[in-house]
Amino acid sequence: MPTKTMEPCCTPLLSAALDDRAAVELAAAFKVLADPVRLRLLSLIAAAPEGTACSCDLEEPVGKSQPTVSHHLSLLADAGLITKQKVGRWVNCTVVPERLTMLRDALAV
Amino acid sequence: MPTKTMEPCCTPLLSAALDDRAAVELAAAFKVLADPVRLRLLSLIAAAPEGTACSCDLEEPVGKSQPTVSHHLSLLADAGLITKQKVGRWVNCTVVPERLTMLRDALAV
DNA sequence: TCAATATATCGACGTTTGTCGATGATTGCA
DNA sequence: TGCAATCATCGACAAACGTCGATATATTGA
Repeated sequence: MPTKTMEPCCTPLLSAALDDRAAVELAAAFKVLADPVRLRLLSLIAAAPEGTACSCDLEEPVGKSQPTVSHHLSLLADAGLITKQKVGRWVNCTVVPERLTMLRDALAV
Repeated sequence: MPTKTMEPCCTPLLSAALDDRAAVELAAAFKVLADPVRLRLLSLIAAAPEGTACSCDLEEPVGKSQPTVSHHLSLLADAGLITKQKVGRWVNCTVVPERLTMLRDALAV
């Protein structure tokens, strides 16, 4: 059950100087968003009733195999964009809006 | 001098449904931001006097070769994140804040 | 206890990406 | 006119990425 620390990264951004370390961290965050399947997964989870969906219900809408969906969900969870909670045989995925807001603020003009 | 159309892509986003075509376009936009060198280039250009910098002044700060910097600047320009204007021997790069705002809005919660 | 379901992991494959050296094209200056 | 400077393009290479089939792990229910 991989869960990475919510990095401090996105303090200010472009309007200020951006050192090398911060650039690498921020780029890693955007890299997770830089895939159509992951964006659709985020969208599907956010649109699901109560903002929660289980993996098995996501494979068919995105049209990818089960290992592929599992892989993408792990990346989203590692990036702090969703949380995965195992209940019985299922894994419930929920979006973390705070994380999206952090990345949003990083693009401030 | 490559200049691509400013795609309509980022209308709403995650809060609404995200069809396949929109997901591919939005992912392509984030892919441009998913590289530390490009983020530092954006930051350096934005922080330059009058928000404009020429290529030759960017190579040393980011520590990359001239072809590499040229390549990244082309990607940023194709994505509509900067504009490139040739004056004499130099190419002046300027950020397009409207484009950043569009991507920012795409991350709305 | 055994079978079925849901998910994670492994190994492999083709594609994409970032990088550089070499070279070409264009411009300004002596 | 010739040379130096700036930038773009080309070709090549290694690394990273998305994808899948096969398999392992865990949990529920009969």
